[in-house]
Amino acid sequence: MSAKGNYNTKWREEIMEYMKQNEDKHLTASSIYTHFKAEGFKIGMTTVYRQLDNLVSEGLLNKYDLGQGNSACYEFSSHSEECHKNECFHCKCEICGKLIHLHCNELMTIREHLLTGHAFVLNPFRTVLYGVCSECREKGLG
Amino acid sequence: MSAKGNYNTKWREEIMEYMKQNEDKHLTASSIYTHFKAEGFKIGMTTVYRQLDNLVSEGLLNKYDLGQGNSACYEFSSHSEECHKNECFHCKCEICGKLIHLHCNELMTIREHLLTGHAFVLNPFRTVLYGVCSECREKGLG
DNA sequence: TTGCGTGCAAAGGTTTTGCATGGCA
DNA sequence: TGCCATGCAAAACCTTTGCACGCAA
Repeated sequence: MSAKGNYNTKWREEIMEYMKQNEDKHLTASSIYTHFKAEGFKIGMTTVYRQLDNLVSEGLLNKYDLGQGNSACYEFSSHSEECHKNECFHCKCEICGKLIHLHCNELMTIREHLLTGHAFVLNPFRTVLYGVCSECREKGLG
Repeated sequence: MSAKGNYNTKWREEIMEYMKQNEDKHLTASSIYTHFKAEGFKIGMTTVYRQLDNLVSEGLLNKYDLGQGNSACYEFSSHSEECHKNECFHCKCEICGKLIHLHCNELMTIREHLLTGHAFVLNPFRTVLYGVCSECREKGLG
């Protein structure tokens, strides 16, 4: 039993529910907070961050760090749990924000190479490959 | 002629010189600021940020955004041309925060594979491979 | 002279922490 | 009951902005 996030509290449920309703969408802590406030709920920003962190730790949500000046994004994906176990990779399009889940053996060799060649244990759950997807490139946006 | 960064001012020269002395190293604005202060120079944080931004805009430095909680890193590289051709990767240790700069052919095949196999144009400036470095792993921290 | 460069202070935005209270098990 | 969860306020952190003065061209 881990010491955190094991209580089935109201906010754990509410936030998870809201994330599921927004499957595959990327929501910021702030937007989640605003949503509940707009619904008339009494919730603190702190709680949003702490619950999101818990859920990310448990592999129920994915977190994407978008760099300074931008809020981090959180996402529920039906792939989330799967990804947590299967060690898949994620590509995120910098233009349209689309998240691409890759279950590709060829990419899995990256992990092995980083380990054997560079003694680096990759964390595929946190690592996001940023770039431009084919659709945006065809539109000339990339 | 661009309107910014075209004056050959003291700090433009000093900062560029310092970056060249630290070729291929990843320095934060804060560490650069601290360096000059330690040398007894009178410089403002603002100036560091503004000059770094200028130099990045001109392509003389590379900037790496490592996400919230981490300062952005700036780097001078004589093979910045190489980097601009997307031929380098960055690994960041989640434990000690160390940034590792990789120029490894085997990793370059990832880029190729993402492009040909997934029609995804990787942006290595933004992409950071997270994990645990060998030193932290040996310490049992990972 | 013109207008960017500089430094200080203050603001901006995101995320974390301290602390007392509330709630789950 | 024991311990985590919550909410508020405040802090921490990185970065940007406003403003007056300084300096390059």
